[in-house]
Amino acid sequence: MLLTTSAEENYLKAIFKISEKDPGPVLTNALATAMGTSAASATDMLKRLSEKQLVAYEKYRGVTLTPEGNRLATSLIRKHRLWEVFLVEKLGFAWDEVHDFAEQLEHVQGDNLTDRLDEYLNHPRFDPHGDPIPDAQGRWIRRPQVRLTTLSPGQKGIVTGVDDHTSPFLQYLDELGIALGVAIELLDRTAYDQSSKVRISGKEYTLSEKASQNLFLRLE
Amino acid sequence: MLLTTSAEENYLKAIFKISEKDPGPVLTNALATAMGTSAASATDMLKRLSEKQLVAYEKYRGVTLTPEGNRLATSLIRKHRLWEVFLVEKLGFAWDEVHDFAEQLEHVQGDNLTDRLDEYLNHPRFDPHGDPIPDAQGRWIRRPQVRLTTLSPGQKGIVTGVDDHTSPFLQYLDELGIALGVAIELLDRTAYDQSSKVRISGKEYTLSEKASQNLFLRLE
DNA sequence: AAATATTTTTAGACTTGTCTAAAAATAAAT
DNA sequence: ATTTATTTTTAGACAAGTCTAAAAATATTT
Repeated sequence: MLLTTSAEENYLKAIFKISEKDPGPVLTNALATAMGTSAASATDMLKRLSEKQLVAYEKYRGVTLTPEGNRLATSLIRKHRLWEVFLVEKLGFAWDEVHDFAEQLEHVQGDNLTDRLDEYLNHPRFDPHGDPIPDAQGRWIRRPQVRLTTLSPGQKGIVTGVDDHTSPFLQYLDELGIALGVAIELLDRTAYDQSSKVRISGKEYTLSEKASQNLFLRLE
Repeated sequence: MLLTTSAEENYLKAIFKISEKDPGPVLTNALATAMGTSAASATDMLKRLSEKQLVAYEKYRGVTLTPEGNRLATSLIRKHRLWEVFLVEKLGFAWDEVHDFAEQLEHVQGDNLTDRLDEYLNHPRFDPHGDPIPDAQGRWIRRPQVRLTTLSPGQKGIVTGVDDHTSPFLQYLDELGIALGVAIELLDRTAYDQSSKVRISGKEYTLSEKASQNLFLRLE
C-alpha cells in the first residue's frame, strides 16, 4: 500500500484535470497556476511524485500520470463527488456549499469507506454539479455536454451540468431558477458579446457569455 | 477564527482525555506516551499550543487546557463520536472498524457540518461504544458507568459502554455476544486473578480481569 | 543534605512543503 | 543564427513537526 499526503493527492488531481481538458504532458507552469503556487514549488512536488512512481516527469518536458497515478487521481475524484452527493442529498447542503468539505473528505483513507458510501447513496452516477462519478473500477459515463453557447436560436436543452463550481456562480444560477434538469430554450444571441437570451419555465432572461459558457445541456 | 492543524488537535484531545481521568495538570511524559512520541516532541508542541493560547503551560509543571482549548477539544470529541455513529448506523460498519476513520473525519473543518450531521443522525447522545456525545454547546450526559469488576456476585447490569476501543477487544466481545444493551449477570469472581464468571442470555462465560475492567454497566 | 534517579527541556538534525531570487534551458523573434 | 523573452529548474531559506542525544531541572533515596 502506497502512502500519499493530501498535498500530493491535490497535485495528482490537478494533473488529471488539466490533461483531461488538454491532452498531453502537463507543463510545470500550468500545474503551478492550477495549484495557486509557484513553478518552483510545483517542480519540487513533481520530483517527489516521480520518486513515488505516480507521475512520469521529464525535466522541461512536462508530466503525465502513470497508471498508478491515474488510478489514484480517479479514486480521489470518485471520493470527492460521492461526498458531495452525501452532503447535498443527506445533509441538505446547497450545491454551492459542498466543494470545500468534499475537498477535505476526499483525503480520508481506509478500506471500504468509499464503496460503502457509494452503496449507501445508491451508486449515483453524477454529482450535484452534474459531473460523472467514477465507479469502483474507475469507469464513468460521459455526461451529455453541449454548451449553451453552441446552441442555435430556437433550440432547447436540459441542464446536465455546470463547469464552474464557485459559490457566486451557483448562487447566480439559483436566482435564475437554473438547476440540473431544468429546461432552457435559447431565444437569441447578442451579436457583439455572445450573451444569450433564454426562456426558463416561461420567463425570459439574459445570460452573460461566461454563464452561457459554463452551462452544459442535453438537447431535447 | 483560529487555525489549528490535525497534529495540534490530536494533542489537545489527548490532554483533554488524560485530565478527564486524572484531574490536574498533564505532565509532558504522560502526554508523550499517550501520543506515542518523545517527550521532546511533546515539549515542542506544548510551546506551539501555548503561543496559540490553547493551553496554559508552565515549564516542568505540566499543562492544562484554556477555555478555548477545552472548547476545541470538546468539539473534536463531538465530531469524532458523531462520525462514528454515522459510520455504524448509516454505512453499516462494525463498532471495531470505525475508530480510524473517525480519527480523520473529526478534523474536517467548516461551518455547520457537525450540526447538520448531528441533525441528520437525530441528535444521538451516545456513540457506538457508549461514549457520550457533547451537544453543540459542549454539554453531555454522564454515562452510567459501574465497572463489572465492582459488582457483587448475583448482581445484574446492562452494558452501557466499553473503555477499550481496539479491534481485538471489540471482536472478542462480539464473539461472546456482548454489545451495548446486553444484560450481564455476575455469577462469581475468581479469587486469585479477579476474572469474572458471568451469564449472558442464558449462557455462562469467564471474562478476563482486563475485559471485566473495560465493561461499563447500568445496574438493574 | 548529598548523591542518585527521573523527568523535562534544549540543541541540532531531518522531512515535507512552501517561498523568493538567481541560473539554466527552451522557445520566439529579429 | 543570434538576441530576446519565456519557462523551468536550482539554490537557499523558512515553518511545522518529528527525532536522538545531551543538558538542566525536579524528585527520590540514602
